[in-house]
This record gives sequence, C-alpha cells and structure tokens, in this order.
Amino acid sequence: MTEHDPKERAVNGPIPPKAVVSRLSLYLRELHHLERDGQETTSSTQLGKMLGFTDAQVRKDLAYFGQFGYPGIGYRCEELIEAIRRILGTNRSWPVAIIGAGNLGHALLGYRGFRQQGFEIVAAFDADPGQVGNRIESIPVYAMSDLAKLVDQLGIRLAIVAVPGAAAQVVAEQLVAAGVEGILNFAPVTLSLPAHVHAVGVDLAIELEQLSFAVVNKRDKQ
Amino acid sequence: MTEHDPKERAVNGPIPPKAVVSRLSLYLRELHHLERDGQETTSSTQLGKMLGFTDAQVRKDLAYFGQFGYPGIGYRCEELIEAIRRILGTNRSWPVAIIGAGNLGHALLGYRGFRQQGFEIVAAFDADPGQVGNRIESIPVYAMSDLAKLVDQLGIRLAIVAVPGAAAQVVAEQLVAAGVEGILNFAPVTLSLPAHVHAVGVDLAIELEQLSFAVVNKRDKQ
DNA sequence: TAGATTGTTAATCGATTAACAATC
DNA sequence: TAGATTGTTAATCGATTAACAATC
Repeated sequence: MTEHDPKERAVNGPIPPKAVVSRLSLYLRELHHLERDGQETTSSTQLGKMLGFTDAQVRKDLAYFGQFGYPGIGYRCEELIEAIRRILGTNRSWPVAIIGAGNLGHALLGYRGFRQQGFEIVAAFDADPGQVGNRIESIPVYAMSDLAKLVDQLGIRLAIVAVPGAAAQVVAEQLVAAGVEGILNFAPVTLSLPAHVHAVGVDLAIELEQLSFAVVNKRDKQ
Repeated sequence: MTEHDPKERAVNGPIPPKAVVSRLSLYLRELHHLERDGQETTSSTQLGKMLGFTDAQVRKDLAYFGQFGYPGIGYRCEELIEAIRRILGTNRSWPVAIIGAGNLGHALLGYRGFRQQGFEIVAAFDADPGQVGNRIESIPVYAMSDLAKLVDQLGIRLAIVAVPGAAAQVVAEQLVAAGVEGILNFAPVTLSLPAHVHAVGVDLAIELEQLSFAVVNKRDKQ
C-alpha cells in the first residue's frame, strides 16, 4: 500500500476490446519475470519491447482500466501486477473443475502453471466408471452424476472441458445446468451456449495449422 | 476433380491478416462436421451462423485466397475443405517433434487430433536420461543431443515445446539451430527468435485468465 | 422466371500509432 | 533544471459490414 491512489475507470466505463484483455495477460506474465529478476519499476517502452508492441499500445491498453503509472518514472512492477490481477479477477483463487480424465485431462490435472496464476483444480469428472473414485495428482475423480452437487458445494464457477469432440456439447450443457459460468474448451468443436456463459476455446490442431500456414507462406515476421 | 477452376490469388498477392487465417481453420473444422453429416454444399450464411460471424465476413475471408464458391449455390464442402487445406499447407502430412516428455508432452504425444489434421508426431526429446530410449504412445524418446541429426533425417520443420518455462528459450535456440522453422510453444514465456522462425504460443493459465475476466465482468456475450 | 448466393466495392466502424502537454 | 515517461487527444491505419451487380 502506498500513497498512490489510481483513479480507476468507472465500473460501467467503456468495455475493453477482447484483444486488450488478452494483452493484459501478457503484460502480467512479463511483469512477473521482471519482478523475479529484481526490477522495481518498468516502462511502457520496456514492456512493449519484450512483447513486440509499441509503447503507445501498452499505455493505451492500461488506460482502459485506470491510471497505474507515474509520469517520468514508469510503472512499479509490484503495483501493476496487483492492478492487473484485480482487473482479470485473479487476485483470489478460483476453484476449477476438469471434465474428462483422459490423456489431456490427466496432463492438465498436473499442470503447475494453473495454481501459480490463481486457479486450483479441485475436482475431476469422468464418464468411465473405472476412473471414478481414483485420485489423479491427489485430485479426486467423480462421476458426472455428482457434478451439480459438487459445483455447488465447492463454489465452482469455471470448468475445463477435456472430453472427445463428440461428447463436448452434452458435457457443456451439463456444466451450464450445474451453474458453471465459464468454460475452457479443449474439444475441437464450437460450443453452443446461453449468453450468460462464457467460453474460451483451445484447439491444439488449429494452433499447428496456423504454424503450418506461417511456414509455407514464408515471409519473415514483422 | 471437377471442371471448376478457381482463380486463386497471385502467390504474392496481399498478405492476409492473421485473424483471417485463424478463422480459416475454424471454417475448415465446421466444414468437416458438415461433410461428416452428409451435407454436400453450404453457404457463407450457414458457416457464419455456426461460428457467430456475418456472412459477409466469411465471403471476404475466403476472397483473400481465391474464388471458391458458386453464385446462387454456395460452396461445395469437399472442394472448400480441399482448398483451405492447400492454403494452410495441411494437404500433406507434417512430421512434428515434441520437446519435453513430461506431463503435458505426454498428453500431446497421445493426442489424436493432430494426425487427423495432417500432423504426425515422429519423435520426442527429453533432457532426462531416464526417459531417453523409452517409447511413449509408440513414439521414441531421444536425447537432446540427437536433435539436429533427427530433424534432418526425418525432415522435421515444426516442433512443439512442452518444457518448463525456464528451459524454453534454450530449447527454442536448439530447435532453430537444428533447422526447425515453426514452434508451437506451451511454455509460459515469450520466445525470442530470428525473423525466419515462426512461433505460436499457447499459455494455458492465460486462457483461464481470459475466462476469469469474462466471468467477473459479467456482461452477456454479443 | 424467381430465389438464392457469390465476389467485390464502398461505407462504417474500431483499433493502433503518433504527438504532446503534464508531471516527476 | 534537463531528461524521462505518463495519460490522452488527434491522425492514421486496418478490419468489418452493408449493399449490390453478376451468376446460377
């Protein structure tokens, strides 16, 4: 806590573009690196260079949410980290469920990066009765029939879908019925969801396709 | 093969925005679903509805690459699939290496979706001597010292980095030195690469952060 | 033919960059 | 003070949408 009192934007100010919010996560990641390296302050120019953005873009992005810098000085890393975490909602720990304890779900259950950023996987669910009752990375695997009960008991609002494509839409509907508000979807399908439920899709094959395109159309970056 | 001879854009035509290329992958995914369901043709309106885009955007995106449709009719699914695969470069199979046979690497080695889209993981590499010589999902695990030799022998141009953040930059440099041209990076760091090497980053914690933001700023979609 | 739908141009909208007064 | 850097406005750039002639 310092005497610096940033004027943050009114709660119902202009809604930031999605691209701005995703850059916010990148700024946060770089700020963690800077802080770990012992740097107290940084600047829009430095953050921009680290990520290949202009300094103007960094300042503009942050300005959507308030005033976090000091003219002539820059930004205090610790303060900006705290501010971005508040904006993203990761200044607290989220309990998260994973649906699908197969190949990918297994790996996600063991992924350390989630907890470091404020996400704790507290329950896994699988359709296979052989899996139910097991613990994977010390996280219990439950039957899908227990979903609604556990979502309620554990206060789960976010879930990760790691089931085969053919099952994903049905699973998503079960999650919505259980009260989940956000879904990180690894199944290679477009989920159809009510407007109040948010989804982020990660399609691993698509990421490779984007790389394939970049390589076959070899024109240098920048 | 039909008598339809699309006039595709000159090879050095305007370079398409990145966002267009990523939507191309989504069109391809939906076209596969349509084809599997036995649909012969589709339209920009239908494709748009499936993905939440306008029909104009679908047509504009495709128009960057050529003329693939039939006025009054729409697009033949099979033809458009083939055209998009040619554009993305996935009308052939790419041999891919995975670096890091830990938690996540393990899951990626078993991911079926890669092969279905034209990517075959042919080699894994790990720094742990205990892993070297093993086979995971029938794919051999090699020592990092064999990287350059195998990249050359197997014609590997794309690699997936699934090592801890602290190791990722060094691994990336080894990949570049071995001649790899594209890197799909799962480590939560920004890689510094020469201009002729392309990277796509997937940071799993960042994806959850984006979801967290959407949920705490609960305003409905669209 | 009438209805459907493309490819493309023009109009609109939004996002990025440049510039600079204010501040430390 | 001089140098550095912010937050913000205006200018530029790029992407999306609307409209429509051409086509089947």
